[in-house]
Amino acid sequence: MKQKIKNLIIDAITCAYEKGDFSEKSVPEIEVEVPKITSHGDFSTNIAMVTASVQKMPPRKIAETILKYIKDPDRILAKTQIAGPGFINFFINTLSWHSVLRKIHQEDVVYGASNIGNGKKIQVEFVSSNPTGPLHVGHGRGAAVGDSVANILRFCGYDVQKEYYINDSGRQIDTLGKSVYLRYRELMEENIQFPDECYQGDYIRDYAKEIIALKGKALLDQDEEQSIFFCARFAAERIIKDIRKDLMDFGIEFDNWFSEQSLYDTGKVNAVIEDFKEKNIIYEKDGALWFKTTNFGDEKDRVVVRKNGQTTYFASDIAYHMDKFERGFHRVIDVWGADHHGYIPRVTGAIEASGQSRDRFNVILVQLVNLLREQVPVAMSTRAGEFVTLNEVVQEVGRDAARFIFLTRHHESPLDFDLELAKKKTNDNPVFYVQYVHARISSISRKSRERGLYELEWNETAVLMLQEPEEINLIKAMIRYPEVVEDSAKYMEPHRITFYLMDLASSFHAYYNKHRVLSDDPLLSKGRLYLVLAVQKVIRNGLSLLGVSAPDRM
RNA sequence: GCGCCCGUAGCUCAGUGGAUAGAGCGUCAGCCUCCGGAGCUGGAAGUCGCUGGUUCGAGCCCAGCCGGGCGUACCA
Repeated sequence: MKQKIKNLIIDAITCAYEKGDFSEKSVPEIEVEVPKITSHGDFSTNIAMVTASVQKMPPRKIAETILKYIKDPDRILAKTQIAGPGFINFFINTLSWHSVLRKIHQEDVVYGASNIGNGKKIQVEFVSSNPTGPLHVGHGRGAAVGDSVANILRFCGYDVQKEYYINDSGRQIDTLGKSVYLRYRELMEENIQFPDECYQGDYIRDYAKEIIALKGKALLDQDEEQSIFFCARFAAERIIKDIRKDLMDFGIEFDNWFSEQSLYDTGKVNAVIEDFKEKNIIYEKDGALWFKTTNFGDEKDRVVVRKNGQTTYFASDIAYHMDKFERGFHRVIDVWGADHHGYIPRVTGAIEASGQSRDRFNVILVQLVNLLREQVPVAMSTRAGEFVTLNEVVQEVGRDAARFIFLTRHHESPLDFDLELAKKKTNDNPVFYVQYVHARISSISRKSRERGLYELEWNETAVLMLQEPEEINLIKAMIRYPEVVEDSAKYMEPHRITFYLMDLASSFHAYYNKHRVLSDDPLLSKGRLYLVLAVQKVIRNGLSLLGVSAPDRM
């Protein structure tokens, strides 16, 4: 619809130029928007004001000229007007609105989809939590955001891969092994001083117990280093298995699990370092190897190989991101916790250094989650090993509520997550508010079958009965949906869909409360049923992009 | 110190250059003979942190300041 308006304007300007009424032919990007105030029309454009300086004419005069030349072959316009400093307002024929209902029913599960991605390969990497402990609520938010962004991009025509990067190498894995090993010895009734730098959580003891069940005392009889290595591998594998299960319970499945260790095994980390040395962007200082990230906008250079010969996490990260591009991804998106934001310039630098354009790489930063219960913060301290896991939250409030609430804020804005609120079944809880629309329409649908009114065929006379303001309002809301999806893909902001759904739900509840769908008038009933079933489809489509179910009964 | 993010109604937040700044919660006043009341309608509530600038037009862009969070490792 918006595009149709744009075309009318472009044609009018071209025509005015040809007739000599405009001195300038070029047309800037035309912006057509839906005014906030209904009396300003269904659509409006600021084109007259924007081109005033170019055309050397007053805005209102330009607006008049455009209107003079506007043609409307499909008769979609009911009225036009010039308002304020030079806005052109368009009022659309109600008839033109109704055709979208047919479109929604025809397109069904793909209504709102587009092909702006044009089949380009794009990767979304998210969660990528270290395999040193279970996922906590913060990871849950990153998971919800990453998964939803990936879904949205896929819906917009990208060829999307969801990837999890496993940091199964380096110091933290050693620490994990040491932690489990020490708990193991402790359980063997040795007096152990458990160090602060080791992982404190109870789950470490659980793994130690499992090892005892499996191996008995065997680990005490062998070389300590060997035992720690065994504990590390055992625990890491168990943790990854648990993480995978927690994510499954959260409704998230990855296309690929990528091992950091594999980058060392295939020699890719060393290869990158050698390559950068040749390019003269890695140098030696104080016994360490430094990558000149300052060449690429970072505030200081970064170490890739430490004095003791060990590579840093950054070194494998360079190799990892190069590998992503080698795998043919046109764009690469990382979802990180906001506390890692200082890391962006160096990774961007690495990407540029390896010959890729920096705008093919995007980072979505996800802010922290404050877990509350009845408005009171739930105490959490990772250091003491006290944290609420994602799984506990999902068990308590359910997958749908958790996922939806994670997406009720802009991802860069901190989020208060109230466990009690998430369980409430009132309109305080946005999840139920939206899902309730779907269930309610399912109920109407069932009722309509009982009464023999159910029909999904396009029936123009029935649909044209829809003239109530609340009905037009619903139709207009649904017309907006494809654009909302496109914008949330463009800006990688799933919360736009969440807000849209809450808005659509509100319009529906208002309509439902005021007008009966199924009445004594069969034709009107059919028209209204056709309308609400369209609403149901849009709600269901939107929820599925968020990874939330659309129940028929609640 | 420097860098990034945030500052919008009592609270939690939408709003990435348009006209009279919105929603939920809370508050006040109402709505069930009826398709699911897990719902709806209406009112009150604002110096968009402050000060300048850019332009036809700024909550949005730019500069400076104030307040909060995070980062600033040869940790991840």
